[in-house]
Amino acid sequence: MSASTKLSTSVKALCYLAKAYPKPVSSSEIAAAIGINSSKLRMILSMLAKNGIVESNSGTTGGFKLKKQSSEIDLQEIYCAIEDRKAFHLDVRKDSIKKNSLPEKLNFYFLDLFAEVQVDIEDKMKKITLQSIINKINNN
Amino acid sequence: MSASTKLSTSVKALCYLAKAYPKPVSSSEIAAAIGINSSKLRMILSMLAKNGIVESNSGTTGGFKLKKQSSEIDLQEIYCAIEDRKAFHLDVRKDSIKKNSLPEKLNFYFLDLFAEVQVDIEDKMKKITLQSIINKINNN
DNA sequence: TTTATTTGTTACACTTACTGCAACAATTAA
DNA sequence: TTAATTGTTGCAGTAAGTGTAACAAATAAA
Repeated sequence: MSASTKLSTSVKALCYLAKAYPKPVSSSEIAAAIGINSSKLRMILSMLAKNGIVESNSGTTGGFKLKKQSSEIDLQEIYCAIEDRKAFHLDVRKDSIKKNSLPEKLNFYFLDLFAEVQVDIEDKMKKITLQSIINKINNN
Repeated sequence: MSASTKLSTSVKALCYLAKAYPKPVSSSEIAAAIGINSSKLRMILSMLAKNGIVESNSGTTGGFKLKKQSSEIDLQEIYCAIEDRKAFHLDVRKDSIKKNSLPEKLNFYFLDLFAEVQVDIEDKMKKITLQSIINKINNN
């Protein structure tokens, strides 16, 4: 599952939880609603739980619910919760090049450039809250 | 080979060609210099040739050379030449969702958002010329 | 205590994609 | 005719992704 797919899946689940709040919802109910396997969804939700975005409880009356207000949850923190690698990670070839060679210098150049792009994207995502997405969707 | 690796490989090769200009250079010479298999490099260079960035010639005195001034070549056109998919393509899950459902609306939302991000990145890359990279590298 | 439900995690078979390299026809100049 | 080079295809080996099942641990209800 690609990072971008995981991100959109997460937002789908979180929107569902926002609507159901404060009632807890099971992974299988959400999974059926958004069209994904419940095991896979639980993997994502457990990461969101570890990062304090949702709350999870086992047992008969258990399930998931939002732990923060939807206006306090932004895309960047969702992304960081579900992905170890830096946002929209880009890589360069590291091996088979000599020290201080032009190829090596270019590797550093691109690492810097990609890091910059990454920061731009993260800044953009920080400005987008779950609530703003819900509002936008409802007005269409 | 990831898109970002292809991009940095391309720039390494183009820098090498800029330095050698106007002498044509064989793929195996470039490949040895930047640490990549010559077959693979030829695949990349042939795409750059199809897009008018380099010139290629078969035969004994053949090889590759730049077809445009390095100040006239920008990262975005290099990227487009080597990659069919849109720059830094991001995808969303399309199947198993109902028409006009919230998940479907969110898919459209993310397609738009990712397209926006893509435009931002492309704009940034358009401003970076091969010559500006060479200048930067030489001053380090 | 027992039962039912749910999370969190692991495992696994299956498929797909990637990788590095070799090979070779086509082209071209010597 | 020969040698060098591009452009492209193929291929074996490896890695990564996918979808699903399974099950222990936790928890509440019966």
